[in-house]
Amino acid sequence: MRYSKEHKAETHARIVKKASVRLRERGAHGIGVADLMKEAGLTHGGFYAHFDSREALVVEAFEYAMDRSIARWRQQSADTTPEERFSSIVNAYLSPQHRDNPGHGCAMPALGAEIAREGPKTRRAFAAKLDDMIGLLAEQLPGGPDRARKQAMATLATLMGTILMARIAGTGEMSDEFLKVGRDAALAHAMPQPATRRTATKKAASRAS
Amino acid sequence: MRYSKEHKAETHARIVKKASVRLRERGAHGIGVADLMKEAGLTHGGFYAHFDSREALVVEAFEYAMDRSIARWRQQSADTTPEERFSSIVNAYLSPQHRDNPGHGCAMPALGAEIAREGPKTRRAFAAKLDDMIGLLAEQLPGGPDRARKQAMATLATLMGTILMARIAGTGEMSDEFLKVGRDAALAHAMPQPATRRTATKKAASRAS
DNA sequence: TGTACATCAGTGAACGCGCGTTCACTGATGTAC
DNA sequence: TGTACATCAGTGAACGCGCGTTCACTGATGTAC
Repeated sequence: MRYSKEHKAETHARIVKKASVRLRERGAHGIGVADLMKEAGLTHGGFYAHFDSREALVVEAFEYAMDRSIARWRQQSADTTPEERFSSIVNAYLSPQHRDNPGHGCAMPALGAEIAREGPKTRRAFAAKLDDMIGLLAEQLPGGPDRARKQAMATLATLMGTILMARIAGTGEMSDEFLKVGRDAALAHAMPQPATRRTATKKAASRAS
Repeated sequence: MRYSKEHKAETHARIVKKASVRLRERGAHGIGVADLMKEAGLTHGGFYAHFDSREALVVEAFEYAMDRSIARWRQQSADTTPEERFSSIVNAYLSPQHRDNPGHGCAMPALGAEIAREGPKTRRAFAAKLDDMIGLLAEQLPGGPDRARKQAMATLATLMGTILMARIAGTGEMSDEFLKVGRDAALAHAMPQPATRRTATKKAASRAS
């Protein structure tokens, strides 16, 4: 062999990684085989030594992006005290940095609509990863597992919807406002007692800004 | 002229209408000029008598879809008593019918990510329409205009995020669960008193199902 | 009222570019002897 | 230890299809006289 054993796997991973960034930045139709290989420092002809088709790469890159998002959340949880975990995830998710860097951010708001258009098989694979995210978030929420799961689902929807809206709004005042109200709404989900919700939400919001 | 004065405008409108459905169903890259003209009962060559380019049609169809969504909300408001307006909008938005018919539904969850990738000019046009939606929803919410606006923004993010998640999840149990928790979370935004929020939310949720 | 001409939405063949895919080839390294 | 051969990731030219766009043409109707 021309290259060491790990070489092919490394090249493969490099292509997938680059693709997952471009995918989130430009969508499933925004990446071309030739451009992608060039970015990975290769020529387009070698592509088919790694993937059956362009479509196969897209699916792999989709999955990689999701796995990275989940891994990041886990890491963030491990790096934070239990009390701060939920708010730290929410604040990082609804930060201007995340809004402005879709290429390295969560795959759901960037690619969710395109995933929803895929066939049942692909969609199921993503629903499974979505389920992982729900579980991870539910762990940080008060109440029984059933209530925590429901709150986690509502929070996820709010987080992803907020980032989507904030990106449409751009980077102006309205966009920042979306991030802010999204944070408030999401953090309210973590409050166990409705009676204390109002003040607790305000405290959490001021910590976030 | 071969055709009456209104004829061209009617044809133009028919193409835009068909395109806006296909756009929401398949995304901005999912529609071809030839297919589209065929659906409108024409041949592809005539396309350029109506539009400067494929891109120009896409923008027009985007806008048409947004305008229709807003018009539908207005109509729904007009058809409902003031007390029921908010919940009627939320329940219609987070219904299985809406989830399963993206082609005739809200443009934001279907095309938001693609709009976010457009240039500032296009994005501003959509942000303006988003602002209309916020205003319309805020009218149905309690509290001062500032608080109502913030709640409307949070609600919109939750609605759109929920539909997106529900579509990824497909049509199974998890998808229905998303719609349900999304409704609960959105309806909670309409409750003026935090202290009464819990019971009020439950009442609203049972009304929705 | 009738006739000649102008208009222009729509037709369908053709063009050409981009892009996914194929393929014969390269050349460095691993393996067999 | 050295030599011949096999392997295979990567190269770059070429292919071919789809699709956006162009263009010469049609033919029904409006307008001018």
